[in-house]
Amino acid sequence: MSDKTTRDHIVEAADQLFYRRGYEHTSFSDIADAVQISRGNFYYHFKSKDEILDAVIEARLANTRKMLEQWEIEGKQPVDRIRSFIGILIANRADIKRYGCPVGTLCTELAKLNHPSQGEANRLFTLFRTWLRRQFELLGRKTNADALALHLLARSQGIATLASAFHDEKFIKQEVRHLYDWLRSRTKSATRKTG
Amino acid sequence: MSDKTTRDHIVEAADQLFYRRGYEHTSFSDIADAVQISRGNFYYHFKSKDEILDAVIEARLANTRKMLEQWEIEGKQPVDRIRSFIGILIANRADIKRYGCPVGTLCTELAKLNHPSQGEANRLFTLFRTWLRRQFELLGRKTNADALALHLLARSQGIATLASAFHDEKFIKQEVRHLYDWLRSRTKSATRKTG
DNA sequence: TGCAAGATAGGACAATCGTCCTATTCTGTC
DNA sequence: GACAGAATAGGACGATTGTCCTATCTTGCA
Repeated sequence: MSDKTTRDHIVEAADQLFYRRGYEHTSFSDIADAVQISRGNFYYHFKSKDEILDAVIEARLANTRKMLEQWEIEGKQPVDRIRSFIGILIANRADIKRYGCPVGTLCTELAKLNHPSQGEANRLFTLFRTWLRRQFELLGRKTNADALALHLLARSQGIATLASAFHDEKFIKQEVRHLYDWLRSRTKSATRKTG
Repeated sequence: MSDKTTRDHIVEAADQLFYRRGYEHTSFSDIADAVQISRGNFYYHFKSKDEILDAVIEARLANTRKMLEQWEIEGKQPVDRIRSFIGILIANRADIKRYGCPVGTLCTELAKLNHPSQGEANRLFTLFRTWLRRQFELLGRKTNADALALHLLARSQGIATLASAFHDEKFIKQEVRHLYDWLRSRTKSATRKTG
């Protein structure tokens, strides 16, 4: 609300709208209404709608990196950091119930549109995957760290999808408890199977 | 290819296109091209695009019911039937890798569009949920059969979402093995926790 | 053979989309 | 206070959308 540029406001509004309504279903008029600027004025800041999408993805990547780095500082143990990741489901459960996971739903939509920015959006998944893998490696799970990371990502995605379909927050809490149990079981013992 | 009506052809083509491109991103022209009929002629068979969507959902519901009933006949044991459900991921892995889960992606899209047929689409999820719950009940899991059903549904959704994002079939096979392990662990022993 | 109903084709429609253009307003510097 | 460049407003554009209308063709029954 101070040194934020108009461009920042556009990206912020587009981010929210793309999450809640989807990329294709969000029109320039929608964003213009939200930012309170003229519709024709977009093209001073962006060359196309696709370019706004790229800016939104870039912003999400930056915010996610910042969050993950913060966790590296806060959580002394890798286990605590992974627990922070799982905690996203609880912290954002109200939004997830209504709109699903911002990463998963965007990647899914762009895949169906066969959109050129699919790869960019998937970097959001890769960012989490790489970060989780490193945490599992730090836990001594060298051989299957990547499989564990993917497994945790998949579990989270499934929880978000079903919570949204059934509008069920209790289900999120229930599954998160199981995720904590799962994490504990993969942490205590030295060598066990992946999932 | 014989007694199928034009209406059936429309529903079939729309089903495929809604799956591959999404509902909103599929236009009447797209369906018309696929069915090889005039665009204006749709409204003899359907009053609106939404009505085609409802017909598609109804067709999917019918096909799914038929499939589940078939499994009730084939699989002597409830465990075998649940294994058949998990097996969908393997049987359809090529499509899942490219387009995700037909149920999950449709429900997710309709939620973002705030489409009136959200409830209808979610019945697809409910159909699987109820059927799975019954199988777990038959296994003696009376108290947490529904939680087990939801858990399995969520796991499947997550697998489909990530397999699609990473274009990774190997990941599907890997996770399916874990699902079989999980099912076995929930089957042998009498009382354990849910997930 | 004649005729009503079913089925289809093709185009018109208003609305909306992303895009682009030009005139106007704001802002900072000399 | 004048002036250049950044920023904005508002409308025009061609294309595409879902929808609707009417003329034409096909089919089955008397």
